[in-house]
Amino acid sequence: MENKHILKLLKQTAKLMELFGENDFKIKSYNSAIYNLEKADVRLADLDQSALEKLDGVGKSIAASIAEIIETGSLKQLTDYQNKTPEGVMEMMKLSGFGPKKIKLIWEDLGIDNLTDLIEACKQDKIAALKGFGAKSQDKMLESAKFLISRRGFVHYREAEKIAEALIEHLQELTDKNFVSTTGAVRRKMEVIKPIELLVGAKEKSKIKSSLEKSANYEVNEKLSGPYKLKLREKETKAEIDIYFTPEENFANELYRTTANPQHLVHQTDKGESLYKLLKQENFKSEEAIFKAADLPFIAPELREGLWEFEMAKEGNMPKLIETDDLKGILHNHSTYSDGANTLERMATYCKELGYEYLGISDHSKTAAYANGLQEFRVKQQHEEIDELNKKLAPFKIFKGIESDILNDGSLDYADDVLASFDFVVASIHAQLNMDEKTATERLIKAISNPFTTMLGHPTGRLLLQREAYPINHYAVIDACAEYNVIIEINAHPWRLDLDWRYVKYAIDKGVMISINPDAHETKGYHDMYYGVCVGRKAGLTAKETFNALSQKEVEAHFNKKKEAALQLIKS
DNA sequence: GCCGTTTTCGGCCCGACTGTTTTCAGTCG
Repeated sequence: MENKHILKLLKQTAKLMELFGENDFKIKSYNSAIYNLEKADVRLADLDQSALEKLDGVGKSIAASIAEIIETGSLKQLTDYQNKTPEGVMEMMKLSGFGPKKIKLIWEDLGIDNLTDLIEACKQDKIAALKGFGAKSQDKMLESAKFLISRRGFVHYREAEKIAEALIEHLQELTDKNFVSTTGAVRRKMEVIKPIELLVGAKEKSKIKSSLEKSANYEVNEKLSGPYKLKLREKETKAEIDIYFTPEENFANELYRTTANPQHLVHQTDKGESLYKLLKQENFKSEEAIFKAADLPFIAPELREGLWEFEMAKEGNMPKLIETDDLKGILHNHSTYSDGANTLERMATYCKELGYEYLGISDHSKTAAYANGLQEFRVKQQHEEIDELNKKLAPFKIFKGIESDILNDGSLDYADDVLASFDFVVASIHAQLNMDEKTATERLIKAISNPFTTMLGHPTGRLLLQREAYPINHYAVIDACAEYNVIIEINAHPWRLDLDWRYVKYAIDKGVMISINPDAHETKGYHDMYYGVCVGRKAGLTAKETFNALSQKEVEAHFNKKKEAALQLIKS
């Protein structure tokens, strides 16, 4: 069992303890144990009770809880809390800007236990009247509640892909393997998904239906299901799933039709008819045959949005889309120096084991106190360790980086001589996220214009399905990156995927390099780069435009050139 | 609940921000 799962249950427990008004210090000790365990470079499942008790912040009671989770996969204390909490209240706990204490008050004083009633209460000014609330809180709560309702049933791509893969495996046991596929948004690798769509040959329809009805993992929605469609819900994540059935001779046509964004299908072929109409004329054997009939090159599923794929096809140079194998190094990563879970050495050796040529370590900078950001003397210590490791691991190389906080006024949080000691600087915003578009854009552009800024980190700060992006003028920000020779990252964490792929295309057109960065806080995080590759492909990204597809030598040359220019500039 | 000691009891991770207060609690990264 992974640490992540254990910590997830402990976090839920701590949150619910707060909702039920447990002793504040008891809650604090849970949170401090979680805080320490997130940074602990150990595999909890390998430890017994007495070894667990020796960990920082873990005593007898929490050690016993961890042991229980390892043994049974669950925690009775947590289950008891969950049984006492209405589903609607659990949903209310996700309101951004409101923690368990505020939710507790609303639940207890007003008896509100779901988002719909909460919205009604906001409209009737009942929330603003509560102690500790006011008009502003009420407005924020209303907005946040509406946001949550609009995201119901959505899951992140990572979850959608996992659920789809498991379901496909199940279906392939019941019917002809060749007639089972993902389709729709999940096949187009969208960043968030609702519903997860699958296309299946109709031959074993009834067998599939009864098998799914018996399954413990899914609920079949009888009302919304019909002869050509099964509507399900995955129980654990509440993800919505649509399974379409189609006669096998029509499979390729249906796969093509249901995969594409409707905008794609209205495209007129050279014969002056839409792709949609073409599909009605003939049952094709494969998608390749459909493209051939339309006199088009093969267009990868993730590009079928009706945005720019036909323009690419017309120019006769369909891009060879980026693949994970094209990436030669991993930039923007954290270690135990700040808030990462693994040591610098482990991060480096694992990166090397995976076959990469280089690693860029960019721990948090000093302003990020919550993340144990690096004071100047610790920067120096880290650089000494990197020099040692580089001797040991050569020809593999660790680049000295930093994720420098962009302060409110757009400046970075180290003096020039410290900034100059890094090979590269990722500039990111972590605090004061509630800016208007003008302020946020100016703040970013000021940071981009800093001669030491190598790369812009997660440009909008969004957390998909959880926190809206702060508004920015993407075009102005990207133009600034082009002007100041700054790389933009696609932060590949499945909750971020920021820069959004819709703007990656603009960045490419402007000649801005894109770096696919995992923002890894543990070795396992490296594998998230796959999700960055998925969204990069949607924008038509190729290896040529991807910074970390460059070799170690090329990356080094870029870093050096940028730094020399910066030093020249501050001298003059 | 955990920790550390001047060892069985008292204090508890950091700093900023927000919106509510009228000095501070709650939330967040």
